[in-house]
Amino acid sequence: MSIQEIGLDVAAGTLRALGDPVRLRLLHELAQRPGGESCVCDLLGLVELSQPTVSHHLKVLREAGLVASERRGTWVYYRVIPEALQPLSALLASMAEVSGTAQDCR
Amino acid sequence: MSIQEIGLDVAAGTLRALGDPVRLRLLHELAQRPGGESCVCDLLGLVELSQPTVSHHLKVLREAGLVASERRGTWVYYRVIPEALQPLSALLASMAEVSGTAQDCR
DNA sequence: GAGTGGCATCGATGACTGTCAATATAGACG
DNA sequence: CGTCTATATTGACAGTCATCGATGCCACTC
Repeated sequence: MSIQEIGLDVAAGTLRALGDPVRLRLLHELAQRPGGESCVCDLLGLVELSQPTVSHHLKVLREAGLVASERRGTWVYYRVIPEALQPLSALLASMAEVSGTAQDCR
Repeated sequence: MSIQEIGLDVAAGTLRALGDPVRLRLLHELAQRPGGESCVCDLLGLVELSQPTVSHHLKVLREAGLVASERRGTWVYYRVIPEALQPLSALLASMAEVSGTAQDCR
C-alpha cells in the first residue's frame, strides 16, 4: 500500500465525519462565527436534537481532527481547524481535474 | 429551513458517499485515468473485494451524482463528474476561512 | 442457440451509527 | 458544602451499511 493510499484512507475517515447533515451544519456554523468558534450552548439551538446527541457529533468532529475544544469557565468552546479542511478541499479539487482523452479497455 | 441549509444536506449526502476508503480510492483512480474514466474490470484489481461489493460501491457513487456509467460493448465505463466535486471543494475551502476575532459567550 | 465473460441485482448477515434518557462530571456561586 | 448550569459519558435500541455467495442479465463469439 502506497503512502498516497494511506493518505486516502485518512481522508476518507475525515470525509466520513463530514458526511452527516448534523455535523456538516455544526461545522458550517462554527466556520461563519467570528474567530471560527462558538460555545456548545449556541450550537444546541441550531438543531432539534438532544444535548447528548449534539455532544456526540462534536466528539466525532473532534476525533476526526476537524475541530478543537477548549473549556473557558463554565462553557466549552469549539473552533474549526482550517488546516484539516484545506487538504480535503485540495483533494476534491484535484479529483475534479480530468486530463487527457478516454481510452478503451483494449 | 433556508436554502443554504438544504444545500448543506445535499452536500452531506455527497460527502457521505466519499467517506468510505474503498469509494474514495475508486474515485481517485478514475480521476487519474485519461479522460477521467475506466472500465469496471480495471477497477476490480484495485481493491481486494468481491466483484459485487465493488459494483455496490460504484452504484453508491453513481447515485450520489459523483460518477456516470456507460456501457460500451461488453464493458461498462465509469467516469468522474467534475461538476459534482467542485462545489464540495469550494464548500470545504470556504469553511476553512475564518474571519474576525473570537467572542465570548456573553 | 449454446457457451462465455463482464457486470448488476438479490438476500442474508454481522458490524456500525444516530438517537435518546439517565447519569456523571466540572465549574460558578452563594 | 450545596446547588445550579453547562457539557460529557454511559447504556440501550432501532436503523443503516459493507460485505459476500448465488443468481440474473447482457453482449459477444462460435
